[in-house]
Amino acid sequence: MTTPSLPAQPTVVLVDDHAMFRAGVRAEIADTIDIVGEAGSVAEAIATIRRLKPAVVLLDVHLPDGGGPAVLAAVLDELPAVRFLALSVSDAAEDVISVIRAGARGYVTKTISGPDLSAAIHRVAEGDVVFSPRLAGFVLDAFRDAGPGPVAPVDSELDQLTPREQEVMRLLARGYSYREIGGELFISIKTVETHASNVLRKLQLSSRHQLTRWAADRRIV
Amino acid sequence: MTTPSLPAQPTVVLVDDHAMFRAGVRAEIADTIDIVGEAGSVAEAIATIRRLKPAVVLLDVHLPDGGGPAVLAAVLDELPAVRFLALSVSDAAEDVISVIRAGARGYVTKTISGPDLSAAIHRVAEGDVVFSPRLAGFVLDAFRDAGPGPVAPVDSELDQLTPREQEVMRLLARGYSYREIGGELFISIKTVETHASNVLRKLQLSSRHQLTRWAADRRIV
DNA sequence: CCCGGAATCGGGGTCACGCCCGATGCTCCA
DNA sequence: TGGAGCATCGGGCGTGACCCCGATTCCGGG
Repeated sequence: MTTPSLPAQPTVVLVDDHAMFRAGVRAEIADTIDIVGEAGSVAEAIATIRRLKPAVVLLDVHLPDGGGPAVLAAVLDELPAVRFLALSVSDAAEDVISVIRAGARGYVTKTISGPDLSAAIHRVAEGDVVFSPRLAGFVLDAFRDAGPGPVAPVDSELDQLTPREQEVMRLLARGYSYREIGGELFISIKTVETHASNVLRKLQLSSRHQLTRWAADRRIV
Repeated sequence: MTTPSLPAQPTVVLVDDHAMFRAGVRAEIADTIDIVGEAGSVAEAIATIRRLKPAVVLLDVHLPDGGGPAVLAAVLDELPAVRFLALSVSDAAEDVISVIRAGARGYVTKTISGPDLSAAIHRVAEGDVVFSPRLAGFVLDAFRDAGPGPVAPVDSELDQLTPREQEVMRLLARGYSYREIGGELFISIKTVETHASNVLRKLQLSSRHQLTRWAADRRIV
């Protein structure tokens, strides 16, 4: 489906909110990559990609107004031929997973050298999936956990809780006292106690602090 | 005390762990700034600054092995003529405060434009203090809280705690109960209570959860 | 129509938490 | 020889957290 077949210089749009970083990337890879456009925000990126239809988008994960995933969500279905390579300072598992799930074809950190980045862009343009060695483990783990995956995102644990219990759970995890939660939800302390007790029992936890960690691990807070 | 008096191009050493970002900065400001050296790590930065004695050091706040403050701590007393301008992606108050307390003469975010950065470097070289407008509030607040402040640099907050109190603090922040801490440190619950009470009072906190957040913000846990 | 789940409260209790006193022994230093 | 700082304990007290019991109301379904 890719229009040409020559391994020539792929066209690239560069998305990063720091103009100075874009200048650095341009200086490093311009000799082997054809940078046809740049963008510094989510809206600008979407418009630029639609207009230029590049072979590859170099996409910063952390952007105002939704970050890289927001760009991907807006453009991916519309332009399936465009490949996205995430480029981020972060090597945190959640950043990697979020942008890969959103549809990126690769993820490299900004510590990468110019030649390596050029090579990665060429590979993504040709259909390969590219990851920094350090990140391979994250990706494998994530997809192993997600299983061969039906569509089920499964919050089987969260679904055990009634709506009201989930509400109380979130406030508990943030460290609110029973009194504060009662004030927030316009119910009495005793009701909060009941919900809290149910939450802890259903989640097989025994203290508020364990709940905090539980919620943090699942990014509920 | 500054050696020359000409407002010529100040000599600058550029410290950032991303070579690509350094390349971008260089491309943007090389016409009005004399970049005499670069470094990508704390150790390299210290050596380079000692060797080149630049007028200004452009210093990334987030570096492996201690970050910008570690560089400042090592070089500031030794080379008081060198001015440091912090350059960071972060506009978090704690980052600003930590590096300013460590001795930086200014703080700008990486969203700054090339010409603005050039101007900021010139101003710092001439002895001015430079802050991005958004950060002025943080700095003013911090120095208002800290009072007219003597020379006191350092982690004034952590240093208020005795060694034993710091030990207890870390366990408290992790959610250990007083009984568990006592078991861990081979002391009685009452002693743990004393230390815990001292910790909370010295840090001006009132609950274990606030301490958890306090420690998390400072990456102590 | 009655049964069960959900949500709302209450009384009672145990224990941890945080704070207020006090006391002892130790080391370091003027 | 003091005194200051640190670490170690104790009693007591008020409050919150968490659990056990029970109770009521509402609503939807067999």
